[in-house]
Amino acid sequence: ENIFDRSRMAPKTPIKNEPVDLSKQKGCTPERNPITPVKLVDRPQPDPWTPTANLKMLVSAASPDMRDREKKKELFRPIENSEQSDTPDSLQYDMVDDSTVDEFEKQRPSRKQKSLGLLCQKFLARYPSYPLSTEKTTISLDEVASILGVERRRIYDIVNVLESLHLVSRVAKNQYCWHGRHNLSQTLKTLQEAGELQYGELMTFFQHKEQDLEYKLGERKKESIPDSQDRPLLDFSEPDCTSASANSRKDKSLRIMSQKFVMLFLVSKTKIVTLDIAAKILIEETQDTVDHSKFKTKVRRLYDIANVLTSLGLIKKVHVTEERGRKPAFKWIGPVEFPGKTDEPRGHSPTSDPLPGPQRGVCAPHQICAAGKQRFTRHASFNGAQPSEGTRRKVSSEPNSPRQERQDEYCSKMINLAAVCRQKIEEDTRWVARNPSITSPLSLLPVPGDSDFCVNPLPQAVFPVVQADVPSLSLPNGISSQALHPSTPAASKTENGKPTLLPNQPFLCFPSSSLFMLCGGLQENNLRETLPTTGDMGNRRAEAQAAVPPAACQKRSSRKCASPSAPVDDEEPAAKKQTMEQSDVPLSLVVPKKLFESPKAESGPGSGCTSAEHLEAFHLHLASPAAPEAADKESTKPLDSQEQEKQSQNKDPDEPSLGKEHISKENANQPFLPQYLYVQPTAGLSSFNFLFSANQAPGAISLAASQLPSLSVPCVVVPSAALASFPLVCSPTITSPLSPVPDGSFSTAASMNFSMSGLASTTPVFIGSTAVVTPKVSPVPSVDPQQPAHPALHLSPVLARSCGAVKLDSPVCMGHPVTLLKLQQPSSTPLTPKSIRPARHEAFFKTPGSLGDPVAWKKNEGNQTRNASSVQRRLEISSTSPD
DNA sequence: CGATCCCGCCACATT
DNA sequence: AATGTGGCGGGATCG
Repeated sequence: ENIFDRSRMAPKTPIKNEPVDLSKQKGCTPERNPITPVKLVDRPQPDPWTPTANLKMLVSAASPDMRDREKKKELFRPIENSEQSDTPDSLQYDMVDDSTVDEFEKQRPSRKQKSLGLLCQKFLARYPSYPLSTEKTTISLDEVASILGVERRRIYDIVNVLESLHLVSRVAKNQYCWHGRHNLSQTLKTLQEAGELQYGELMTFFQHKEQDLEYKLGERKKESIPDSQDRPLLDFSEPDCTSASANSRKDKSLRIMSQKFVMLFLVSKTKIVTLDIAAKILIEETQDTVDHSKFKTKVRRLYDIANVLTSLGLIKKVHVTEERGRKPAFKWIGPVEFPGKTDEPRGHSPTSDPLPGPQRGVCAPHQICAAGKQRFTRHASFNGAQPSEGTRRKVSSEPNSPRQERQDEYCSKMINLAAVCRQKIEEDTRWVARNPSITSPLSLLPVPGDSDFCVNPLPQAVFPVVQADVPSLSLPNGISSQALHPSTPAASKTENGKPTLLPNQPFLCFPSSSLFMLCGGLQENNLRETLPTTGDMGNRRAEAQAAVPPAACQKRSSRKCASPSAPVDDEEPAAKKQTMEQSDVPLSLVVPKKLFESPKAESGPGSGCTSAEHLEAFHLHLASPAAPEAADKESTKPLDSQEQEKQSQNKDPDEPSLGKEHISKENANQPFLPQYLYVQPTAGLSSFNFLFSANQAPGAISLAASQLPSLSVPCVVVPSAALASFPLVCSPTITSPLSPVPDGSFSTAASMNFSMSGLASTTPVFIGSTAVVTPKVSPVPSVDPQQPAHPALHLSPVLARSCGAVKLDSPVCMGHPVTLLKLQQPSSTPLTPKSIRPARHEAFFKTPGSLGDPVAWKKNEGNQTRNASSVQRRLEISSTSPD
């Protein structure tokens, strides 16, 4: 037998493949020669020489029988040709059998033969699916690697995925313990539960989106959410525990990605997950920016994971045909129902707990727990890399970070979803755009990162014009430019309905408006802060959030509350119209009406601004981890009329536990609009332009919003989604500052979401504090036409009023230099320079004259006292710490 | 030409 | 410092 292998192998790939075969050979060679005849017989059976035969060979090799032999022989390893005698023989055989031609084939190992999937099969073949409990099988990476004839690196790829499903666990350096599939169902169940919490809404959203969209979404969310809320929380909490340990560091991707990937399947109704969607959803970080590369990398990893999962028989490759064509996807073919209880079993079963309770000492040693000291992180992160955040509700340990993380994750997810939605929209738009007559919706454009592929084409055409105008925008990187361009064109178009309107700027510009308020769904943010008190709440929140705006998309109705100069007005209408029109479709799909409505009702006061369309907008959960809390709070306030009073006045932070719950619910129902504040230099702030993403500093934002009105500064409210979509945000002002920023998010300008999220997740990004300010454009700051600013429900009525006058459809503010401030996350707070903040805040807030804001202010203060972090965040908003 | 994904450099972690 | 891990993405191969 060995000989066969050898012969095949040798010829094929002298390179590396041999090792395995060779190893056998070595040991056997001498012996084998005699045996040869026998082997000959065998050979024929396997289909000896054809290329496929090779594969078969490999597989067979992997088979149990082979394993044994191999095990014995393993030591030999792959020394090729070690014995010439053998080689010659083998060669001879080969020659004889196949003739030289065959040799070639054989030689060329063909990539498939080396595929990870095949390797994984071989790997799995070595171990029983359901090993006796008594026997513990330990796996030596080195040994396996040599046996299988691959570098260790590859084994890691396999083991990491297997570990994510608890089929194996790491025991020690270079040592893994084989658990088999005994606990697989439990693990899957756990993942499913966790997945519903994390992705349920999203998936639902997606699926529906494509189909029914709105309607279903609404229902779905409702249904799923409620259920999930209670339990999931628990699950999450568990993860947290793990996470805590996991936090340690890198546990990164593969393991987590694998789990998340599986979760997507388990949560998906269709059990089919598209590669690109999975990649987007899994890009936790949000980045966007140029993410094209990031996306590609993510996809590569998914292939790695998919190969292993395929080998496990859990998924299979399929193709999904969509409008644009066929997309690679995978279908879950594993178990769907998990009768067993995760909870109970977990304790016993070592492997079972994907989300091992923090303390489950119970876990079998070999399992995660066993790993214990070694690598908690890995195990811990059942949920995800960041699971830590979730640290159980009750577990206070590291409350902040964990929460944040969670939120971040959540946010990122949302963002991703939003991005995905946008892409679709973009796609739709694109073709529309193709027709010159038709203007593409601004929102769509950008997402360079997301769309990767699609977007590019359009932008160029448009760009030329825009760019010239935009000139100043130096988006940090090509990214910005790219992203912007596409968007800009669209924006310009949208605004005017015709590009011409804003020849210079792609985006709507507000003439001299000093401030723009962009409101997006901030929900998540708020939650977080409050969360600290209750982990549960956090979970719920997360759920709620997730449910809410799976994909934040653009919000059409952007409200401008600004004093925007006349130009604005002109533009606005057109922009609005277009945006509305264009955006509408996509938006409508995504957004559940409920969300919007409720907020409105509450916000009702917000007069014009609030009134309209904001509803439609998706709520991006961009909020950075820190932000989320704040946002939530804010959102809640606006959202819940009931609690609003308390919250609004007191601010959520103060009442985390209770408020949180409410909030979470509220949020779920009411998407927060990410809010962005854009302050023009004129505003009196010394040439500062601020763009605040709601996500980032929800609290701050909220405040700002409320305050703004008081300020009487013209504000533009842009739906978060819109913003996200717009590269504009990065607008010139931003760009400069951004450029420095490492975060890809910015670069991603194309997809605002990402950028936003990225910012949020990371430390607050401060984009050109002073921002360009002098924007030539200043006269006409552009705003994305499309997005209608969400009426910021949050905004005080006054604001609304003030703003009401101005609606910015376009979220993007190209013209002005704007500084973006990223709200730091609570944890991240350190980043922001506090010193600065105060002043700025004061400026912002002070200016305003008034309004009920005072309450908010107070709240803020209170928050500050409570949580420095929260406070900071808020402060940050105003001042943000530059990074 | 896009979809896959092997391969192995290299950074970071652990010993 | 050596060795273990594993992120990452260039670029080759497949379809």
